Amino acid sequence: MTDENASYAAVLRLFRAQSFLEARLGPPLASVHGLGLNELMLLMQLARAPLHRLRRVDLAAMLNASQSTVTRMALPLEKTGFVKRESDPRDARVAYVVLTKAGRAIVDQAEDTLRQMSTELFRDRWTDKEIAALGGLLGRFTAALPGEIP
Amino acid sequence: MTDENASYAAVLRLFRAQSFLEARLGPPLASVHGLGLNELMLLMQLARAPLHRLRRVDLAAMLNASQSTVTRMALPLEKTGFVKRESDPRDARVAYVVLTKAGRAIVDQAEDTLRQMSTELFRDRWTDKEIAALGGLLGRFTAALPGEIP
DNA sequence: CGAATATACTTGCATATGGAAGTATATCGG
DNA sequence: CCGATATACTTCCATATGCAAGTATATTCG
Repeated sequence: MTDENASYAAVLRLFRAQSFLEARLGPPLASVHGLGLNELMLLMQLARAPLHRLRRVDLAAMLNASQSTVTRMALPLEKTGFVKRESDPRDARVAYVVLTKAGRAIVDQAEDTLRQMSTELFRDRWTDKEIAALGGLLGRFTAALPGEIP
Repeated sequence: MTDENASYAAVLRLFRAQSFLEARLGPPLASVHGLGLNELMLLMQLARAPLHRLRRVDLAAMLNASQSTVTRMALPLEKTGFVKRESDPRDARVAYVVLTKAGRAIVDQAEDTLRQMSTELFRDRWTDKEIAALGGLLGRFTAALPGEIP
């Protein structure tokens, strides 16, 4: 197998692994916490942001989503009270998305669930070394991206 | 970092890497070949299937998608002539999706493009060993799934 | 200062997708 | 053989998403 094919194979497998994980983890997470995976990712970005708040445009970059997607994802989260809107006194164009107390609580709970499910996924077929190696290699992709989760 | 957190970190990074790759590779692929990534994945499954054909239900399992999604993805592909519909003489419920000559051609071209873009992604920041390691580890996920791409 | 440009966000439109219900066919158990 | 159940597919409805256009505000440059 040439280098080119190795890169290609890695990309294809990443796509497959992702669609599997989404199908495997998404529905249980939603049924337990009422949160989609993408909604959780949004809330997690807020949870680790300074002041628990981010501009929509920055959130979009962190989530690899469009601005309109962020605008509309924020609506139901506001309804349920997990985030609230805040304006910037120095720039009237900006509408921050701010994590509320309730939002912080649901993130913690949902992250616990996702952590458990992740552990379960690897249990019995992976060594600690392999898991760490996979995380490390994937980190080489994500390290350069905005919104890295430490 | 505990084992649990290592699994979780790997899963989170996989999500992030995937959304990045989709944003990075999808649009160029679509503009060059007029094919979305998911459409290409569907055609690739057909390209490697016996007789270049698959039942919709099997295609859905391979793509981690619902049956209705496959039904509707096939429609524009039929319009453009990349696939055609075929029935099973022994089971009238089945409607095969069959790759056409034109479909085979577009898969080859689009795969070439994706291969090049994948290579470009890793160039200059990854060693051959790292790429192979990443592909190998991801393969531990995907190996057990239906529709593994060899 | 003021016009041109850039930025942040929202909205309209088109596409993509899942789940549930509906239809047709096949298989199973008595 | 026949009713009950299972399977394959499609369609309906609701949600999710991107892009382009629209609105409001900021910044830049002459």
